[in-house]
Amino acid sequence: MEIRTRFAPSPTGYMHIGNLRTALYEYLIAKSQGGKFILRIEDTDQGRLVEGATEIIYNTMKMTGLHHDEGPDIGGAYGPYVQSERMGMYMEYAKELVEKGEAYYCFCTKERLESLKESNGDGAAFAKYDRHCYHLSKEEVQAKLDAGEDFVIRQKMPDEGTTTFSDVVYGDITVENKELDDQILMKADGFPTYNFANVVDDHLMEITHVVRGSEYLSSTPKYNLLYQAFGWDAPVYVHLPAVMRDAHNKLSKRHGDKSFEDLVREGYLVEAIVNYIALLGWSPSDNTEIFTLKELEEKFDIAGLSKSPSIFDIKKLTWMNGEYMKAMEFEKFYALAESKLKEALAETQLDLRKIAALLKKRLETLNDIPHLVEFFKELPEYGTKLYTHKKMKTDDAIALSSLQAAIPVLEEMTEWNETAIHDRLIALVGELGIKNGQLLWPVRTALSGEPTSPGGAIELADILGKEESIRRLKKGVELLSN
RNA sequence: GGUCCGUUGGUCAAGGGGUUAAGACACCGCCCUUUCACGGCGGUAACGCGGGUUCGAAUCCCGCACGGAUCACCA
Repeated sequence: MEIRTRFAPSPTGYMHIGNLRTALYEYLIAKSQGGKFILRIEDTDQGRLVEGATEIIYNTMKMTGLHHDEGPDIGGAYGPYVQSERMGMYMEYAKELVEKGEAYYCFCTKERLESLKESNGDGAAFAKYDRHCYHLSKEEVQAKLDAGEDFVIRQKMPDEGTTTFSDVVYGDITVENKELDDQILMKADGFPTYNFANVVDDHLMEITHVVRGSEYLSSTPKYNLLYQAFGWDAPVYVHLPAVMRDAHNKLSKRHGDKSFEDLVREGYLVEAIVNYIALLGWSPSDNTEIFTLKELEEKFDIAGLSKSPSIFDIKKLTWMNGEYMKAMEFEKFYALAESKLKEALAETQLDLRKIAALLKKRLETLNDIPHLVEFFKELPEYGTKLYTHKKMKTDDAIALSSLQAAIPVLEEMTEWNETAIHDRLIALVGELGIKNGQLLWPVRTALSGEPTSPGGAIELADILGKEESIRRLKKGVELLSN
């Protein structure tokens, strides 16, 4: 049997990291076994409708490479794939259940339901419906229907016994049927409840593996009973532990946690994000950590899914992002970095490719670029204490003499490139009888004005050019002479 | 409160009766070095608690504790 999984997001206007991970696993479960991955948009929550939100979903699927085989934008044999366009079809399924005696009409008012909860006592929010309307005769029901009374349709749960379902990650779970409430299938407005629509849609779309967050674990017995009531085969359930912000809270956009778009905007690579979240709740049988989507499709095994929640650790994502940039082809990296470099170094004639090459193996995120290259454009104000470096065995006096010796030597140079600068400066070290660091640290410091820089004295001098380098060295002498 | 689920270093995690309890991130140290990095080497650091079963338990069983989820005419 062909595996079919679906990703069923609500168009909220952004892609939640937890949802993206669910989509990834759904995609991988299908693709690792040659199955189909379906996109279904659940847009029935009119109150939360956001302009352009479905575009964000399509766009995310494209960017991440989680290509769906069927969906609203590309069609398929099981449409429509937008839930709001399916609204007409649920009532007949609900009525079918009423016919079978698996569901019943309920005319209870909200007030009555409220008072039921109060009288239920125990101080808890829990109140099982008392089946008041279940006992109505056919005639009574028909009379109320004819009179145009508002109604809902409720599922009739078994009175006794237990329901057991098997979850791929959590194993067999059994609950007492008497714990189950007669849940509403069709609301008074004629629309289905989420749970009901889900079961019907998943069945009609022939979804074989229902993959979703573990918060659905407790409602799964009801789902299972619904499938049974219809006489349909229940899908394989794969419940996923939550992705947390800390030990107590799930990741949440409302609490300031970053969405997928936020991370991209902050300079994280799409591939790194996908790679990282694959590892939040899943691990491969070998020890590898870095893999492409294609490799994941091959490696992915449902058995590697874990039961306990995992905390999203941006530090590890950041590390992984750096790994991706180091491993990337230079031209691809340059294409990503170019606009930020141009913006940061506008009005300079600097060789951006040389700077990019230095940056490539030192960057953590693309957004670090402007800050790291600022000094190329303009030498920052700095204090002479930068010249004192214990490990380099330098202090103000050594720095001053080193810079004073370096300036005339560099001024004489006719050829200006890394090799030439390197050879000349190293020769100068020999002439002065000092250590490499005693010359190169002061030069590097004078060129950058920063305690750290993406490259050493020679690389910086080469990039800045002869004239500007000498100007900066003189500036250093001036500072040190005061 | 009822029900369900979970619990290995700070974080992600492997391990499912016998292990010096992997590996990665982070942190610290050393080496390399022309800065910062990269790279190399090393270090600190974990089986929630209590019972049982067993020659032997992180692993199996039972309690407990703690954490989470759920209990809508929301999705």
